[in-house]
Amino acid sequence: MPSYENLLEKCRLKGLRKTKALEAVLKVMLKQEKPFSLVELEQDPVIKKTCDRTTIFRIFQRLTSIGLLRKLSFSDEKASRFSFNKDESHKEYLICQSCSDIQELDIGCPVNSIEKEIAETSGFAKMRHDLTFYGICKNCQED
Amino acid sequence: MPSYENLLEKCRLKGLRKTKALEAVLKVMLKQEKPFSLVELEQDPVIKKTCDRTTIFRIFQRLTSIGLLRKLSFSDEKASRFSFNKDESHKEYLICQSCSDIQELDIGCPVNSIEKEIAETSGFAKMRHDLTFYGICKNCQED
DNA sequence: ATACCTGCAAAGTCTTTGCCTTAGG
DNA sequence: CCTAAGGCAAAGACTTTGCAGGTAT
Repeated sequence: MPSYENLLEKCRLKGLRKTKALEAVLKVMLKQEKPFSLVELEQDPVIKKTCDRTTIFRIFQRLTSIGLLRKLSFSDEKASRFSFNKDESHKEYLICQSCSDIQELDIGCPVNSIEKEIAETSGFAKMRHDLTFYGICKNCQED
Repeated sequence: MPSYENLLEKCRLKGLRKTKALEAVLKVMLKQEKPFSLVELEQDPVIKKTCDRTTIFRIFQRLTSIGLLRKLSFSDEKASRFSFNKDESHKEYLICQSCSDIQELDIGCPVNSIEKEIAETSGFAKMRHDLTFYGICKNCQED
């Protein structure tokens, strides 16, 4: 996990100004254990009194465009989620379709070699992929 | 690709009534080469004069709940797409991020064995997964 | 006849923009 | 000072629901 100072430094290098809102958003993002939605951040008390929804939205835009965040969308969730773009490689997630809990998987991505093949066959460039697993977690199976 | 009669028969077996709207939606869905959105179907002239958006929406709901359609969501597209749920296994897609063209991939899914491992490790049941590839297609690379 | 289906209108959710004000460098 | 950033209000896109009237079985 990156440090607050590290994140702020990266923002500064990309020309972002150091504002109350940016500081608050960075701090609260760091507390999140899972990919977070705009509304989730907005509900945090620190954010609540520091900035409004539009500001968070635009900070997400900026952080995504400078490569600090990655935008994610999961099946059957309307709202987008964001997560830190720690290394350039993508992440896999495992989601419970009953309680909506999300965990990041720590598997070496098994799809990279297939991706290379598809790129060659199709002529596509700048390939990337999303791989997400869904199921019912242990807790929810008991109900 | 299923036949119109076959689809209609499946609907009847599940208790759906044979209505003008259902017939039109089935026919127009069969013409689609890619996963389709509600708005795409709505724009088809046959649909346009037969039923309105709400009706299409509810037919999609019914067809999805009886397992005839599958709901898909792709990163950076707001609207959901649907495709025929031909066999029970999922499909992989390759999407151009420039022109938004979608093609279905005909690869044996490479993730099934990993899925089994994840199920065992996590205790998750009813596992499934989505795998989608993104890139820039040949045509769009020339621009 | 009765349950299902349709159409219209309207509300809900999430996202995005315009515009004026504020404040960072 | 100059320009990026913030706040508020409102619009946009997509989805979803309520209800009254129509239709398949």
